[in-house]
Amino acid sequence: MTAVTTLSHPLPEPLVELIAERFRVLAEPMRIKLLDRLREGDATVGELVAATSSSQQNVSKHLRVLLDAGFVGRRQEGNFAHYSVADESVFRLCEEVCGGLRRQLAELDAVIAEGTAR
Amino acid sequence: MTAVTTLSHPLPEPLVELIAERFRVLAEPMRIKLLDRLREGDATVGELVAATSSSQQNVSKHLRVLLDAGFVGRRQEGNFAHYSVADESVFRLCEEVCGGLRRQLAELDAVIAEGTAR
DNA sequence: GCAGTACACAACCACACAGTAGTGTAGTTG
DNA sequence: CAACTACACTACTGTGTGGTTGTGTACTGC
Repeated sequence: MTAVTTLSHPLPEPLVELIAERFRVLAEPMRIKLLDRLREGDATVGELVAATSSSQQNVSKHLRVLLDAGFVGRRQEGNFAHYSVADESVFRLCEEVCGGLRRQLAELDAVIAEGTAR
Repeated sequence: MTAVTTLSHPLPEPLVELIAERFRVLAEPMRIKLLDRLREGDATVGELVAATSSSQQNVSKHLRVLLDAGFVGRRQEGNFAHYSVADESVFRLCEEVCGGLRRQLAELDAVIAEGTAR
């Protein structure tokens, strides 16, 4: 498998929608937090509520979105629902984003340095 | 440079916001289309309007969002504003997303195959 | 100067969605 | 069965924003 599959040009409309939809799922701090916690390992809804300091209803709702998007998996065990990361690529996405943020910060830093050095 | 920088746990709140904000910029089909077109090379607003079949005002607005996020750069030349991709990582992000989509499709395919084979 | 072109900004509307409150539903315990 | 726990679903509200319309601004050519 090629590490980077070249995408067609122009991207067909439905694919564009799918891509945007997927980004939209990740465009929410609460959901990033949930994924961040799940990085440590599986967790029940209660544990995720504790980790995010949010309401149970809210956590449950966002978990549903992540589940529908296929980013997480769900396993029922008695009264408890255990959630886990189902698509490790989300972490690569976050790292790539953070890389972009770092690059921007570096550029800003360079500009400031140039501005103050003279 | 390490290919993958391990992120801290848990992610600090401001970083979570920044990550989500960055995903939010990409969570819009129109902006994906604009970036897709810019992949071919620089383009004026007029060219981008033609490529997206949208209004000039709308394209201009979305370009502003992409510019503020640092995904694209702007160069004025007479009456024309030339936009270009400033952060190539967006394409890796899109490819990663597409990879996730493909994986999901494959899983669905497997389920369907199993369901119809018996 | 005047007209025309290329782009950006502001105001508006309509829709989507995050968060909350309340309720429903399994499963467990006594 | 009754009470409790853990979680999901529904309805509602406020906020944010995508798209459109209208206008402003800067540059070009006559």
